[in-house]
Amino acid sequence: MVTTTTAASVDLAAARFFRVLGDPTRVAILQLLMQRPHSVSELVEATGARQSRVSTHLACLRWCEFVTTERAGRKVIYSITDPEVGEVLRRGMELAQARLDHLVACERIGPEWA
Amino acid sequence: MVTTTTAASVDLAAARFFRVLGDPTRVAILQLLMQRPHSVSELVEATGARQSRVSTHLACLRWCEFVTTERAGRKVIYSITDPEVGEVLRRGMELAQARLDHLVACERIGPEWA
DNA sequence: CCGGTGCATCCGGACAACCGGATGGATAGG
DNA sequence: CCTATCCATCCGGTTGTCCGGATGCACCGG
Repeated sequence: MVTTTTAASVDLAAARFFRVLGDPTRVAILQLLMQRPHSVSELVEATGARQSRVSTHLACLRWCEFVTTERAGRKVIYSITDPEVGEVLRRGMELAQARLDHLVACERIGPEWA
Repeated sequence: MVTTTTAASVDLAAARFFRVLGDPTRVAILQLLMQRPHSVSELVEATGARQSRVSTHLACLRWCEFVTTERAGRKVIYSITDPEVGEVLRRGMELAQARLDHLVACERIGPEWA
């Protein structure tokens, strides 16, 4: 069957999908955008991250089409593209909160867990 | 408010949560376990990954309590701990599939996108 | 008791992702 | 125009994560 190649591709795509959500700064950004559209400077202000960092993360989210942009004068306004993605994020955050202690304690994904 | 500290922690926990899901091998493993419990050797067989790799990934999933183990003779049987996690995985895979081309093309999360 | 199977962990080594700081382009205001 | 603001991207360096191969322990069958 033709789906043989696809099976691995789907795993790969899924992994990339979740990896995009696997950064605290991007989580914070997406959370803010779920409330309402924000300009870059607002996101910098709200997250406390450097401007270059925020822009890079936004480029990542833009590329993956998690967010869309719109120019407004000197500012660029970012919005969530698909509410579905936000929904998965929300569900994940709930589950993460339940396991908060474990996950935060899990410093590394490689060796060196207790 | 007291939630100030927590806000960042939640982002961190969520990021770790999703990062665990952000590896193709772990996605494949979890998918198999969502169907039914598997022994390590079965997972090695099914995924095509090396045994040491599979065991390491399982250690990660075990630590984060995504899976639980049960000894059966010389074998160790792994099962999904919480169906909720599997549900998030499933939803994510659907969304990833829709964006498959984009996500697979996105070789890197850092710079160097087209 | 001994050999064999099944699994977990250790050991470098390689690369991807993250970061801060600096540079450069676009836009509006004086 | 000229300047200041806002944003995107580049650069060098650091760390985290993944990997294959090898070692060691637990358990079962003979």
